[in-house]
Amino acid sequence: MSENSFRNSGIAAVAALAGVSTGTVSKALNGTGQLRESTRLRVRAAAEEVGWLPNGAARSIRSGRTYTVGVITTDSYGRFSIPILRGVEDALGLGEMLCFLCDSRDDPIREQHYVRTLLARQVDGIIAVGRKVDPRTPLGENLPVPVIYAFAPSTDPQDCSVTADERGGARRAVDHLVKTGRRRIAHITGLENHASAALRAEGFLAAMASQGLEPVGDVWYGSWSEEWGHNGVRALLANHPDVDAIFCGSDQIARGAAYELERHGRAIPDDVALIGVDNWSPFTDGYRPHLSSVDLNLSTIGRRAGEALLSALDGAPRPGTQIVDCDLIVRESSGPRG
Amino acid sequence: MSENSFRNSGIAAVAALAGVSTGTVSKALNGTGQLRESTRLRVRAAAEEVGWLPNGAARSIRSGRTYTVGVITTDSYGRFSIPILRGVEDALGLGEMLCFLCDSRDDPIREQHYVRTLLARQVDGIIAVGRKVDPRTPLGENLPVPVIYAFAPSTDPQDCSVTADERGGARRAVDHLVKTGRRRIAHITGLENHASAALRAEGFLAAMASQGLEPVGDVWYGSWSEEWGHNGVRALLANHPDVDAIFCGSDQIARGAAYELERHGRAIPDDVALIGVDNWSPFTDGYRPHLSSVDLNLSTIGRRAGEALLSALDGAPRPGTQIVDCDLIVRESSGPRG
DNA sequence: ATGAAAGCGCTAACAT
DNA sequence: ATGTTAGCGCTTTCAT
Repeated sequence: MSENSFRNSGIAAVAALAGVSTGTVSKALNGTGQLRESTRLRVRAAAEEVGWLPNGAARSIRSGRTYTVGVITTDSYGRFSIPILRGVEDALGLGEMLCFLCDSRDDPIREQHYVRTLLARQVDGIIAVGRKVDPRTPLGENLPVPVIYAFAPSTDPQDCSVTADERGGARRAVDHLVKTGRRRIAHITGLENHASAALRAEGFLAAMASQGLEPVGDVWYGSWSEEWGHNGVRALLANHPDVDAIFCGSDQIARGAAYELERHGRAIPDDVALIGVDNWSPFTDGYRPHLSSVDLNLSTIGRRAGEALLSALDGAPRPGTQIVDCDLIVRESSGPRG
Repeated sequence: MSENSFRNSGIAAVAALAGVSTGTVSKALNGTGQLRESTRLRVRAAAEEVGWLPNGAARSIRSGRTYTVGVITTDSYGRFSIPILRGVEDALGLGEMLCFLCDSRDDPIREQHYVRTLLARQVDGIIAVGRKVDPRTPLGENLPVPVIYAFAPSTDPQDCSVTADERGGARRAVDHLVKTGRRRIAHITGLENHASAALRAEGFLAAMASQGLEPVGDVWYGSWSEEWGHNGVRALLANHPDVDAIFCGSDQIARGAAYELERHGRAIPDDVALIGVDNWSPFTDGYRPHLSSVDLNLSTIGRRAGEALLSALDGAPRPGTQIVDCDLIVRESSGPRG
């Protein structure tokens, strides 16, 4: 099978076999210049036969472009960067461009190291992927290639960032709960010093106010764990037994909350409705009831970041922070009750 | 800050500024040849000043090496490939080599496309990462660069594969349960047609036999979900109320099992001990009791794969399938009782 | 100790 | 329609 035996010979070998010059081979293989169709075919056949593959390095050295983007993540390739990466890859067009993946492990030294390494590899651009929405310091100043910040925006408003609409997600959750007849709504969420928690709480409080409703208790800050879902619900029920809906800061919290509500004999969604955030299926669909959840649309964030990069490479940078809408995925836990 | 203004000028600019030839610059910058120390320093200073960075493409074109490896994953960068990638990156030495990450999405067409693309980019080698231990067909024949299969081994025993010791993991779990005094042990696991489930069941049965114990019920196959943990335990207790330990095929199953045992008034670990697989913290540490779990050591698998690749590049390929040991992480759910 | 020049694989401008 | 050649940025002989 010549199909799979890549000998990687170089354009000269092809030229020799086809009985033409290297220039002709180049034209034939790239569809440039004017060649007799027969020549083109003969050259193509020869290339196939010697198992020729283009040499990316040689091409890059001339064009100055590598069709490669560097992705630096602070997330140890975690739960957030994965869907984002998928989106980036989609935008970059199925293998036309490739991604160098670098895990900075949240270490500024490693990060700088990767920036230099990537620039030395002549990447066409860099995408910095965060694991939270807290703004981050820029990768550097006057970098010779465009940089896009995904999820965690840059602190410099002139940079191009793409991030999630945390406030809007909270609003959607509240509006849905209210529309389905809930009025006594609480918000149990994660660490107070995370921008995600703060923004969601802000959105929650604003949405409640605009609905003319009082939140049930203050915002219940805790941690991002299933365990806090249990403890939060325990505290909540002790003080506000009349609660009829809880907007949770994550699906893990919501899952814990669901189990704890069950222990207290509260039916979901009839007695208490539940909505989480992340739309992370191991937790939303892990058990009954399946959990309603705010999807941050991370893949879309990645795709937009990829598109922004392509646009910048095209000479049309898009400075400023772009905000991607959230979606509310409604499942059993916030169902019916009109 | 010249530190951060990368102008990327090329060796000629450095030469001009330092008042030497390009050859000398090359030697100075690479520490080769014989140069007066003063010259070396002068050149280095000049390079710094013009913000010079090496041009990887130009280097590759000469050396034939790119210090780049292609990683093709079938996992949509999922839960398994992430820790593996981390290990690969560790082995490849903190940014000396970089990884192209390609998501084949389990589509053979996409996979072949990526193979060609990677070869065209002159990668030094390829690592194929799977999301399960089921053997997979090789990437291709006679590829011009070494290929290592991680997690999912190649069906060709001549290829170099690194995979997990699923059987051994099950054995460790059983041995630990027996050593701490449990005798009535059941195995609730995932899909019967997954190699992981089959191998773990095999290991479980073998370990039980060698301990002179009868498994409680047949192996309880189901799905890889928390929900199956609930249903499996329900079925198990209905038929075998005397069970005193359960080895679960995943942490999600174990978490579901834990909740269901609680509903039935069985204390963990006193009445029933529990061990999962994956050591996936959102589930093992999400709530009480923290779950004991078999860690497949995916990072180690990645690291070994990276090392095997380096070894192959060094002219010392390691054909055959290498099996990486599992570790049992003991937590509350399989604690005490002598 | 340093410089000059060839050449890596390829493309494009310029001959023919 | 095809061939010839210069040159991309760098390393490496080979001269000096």
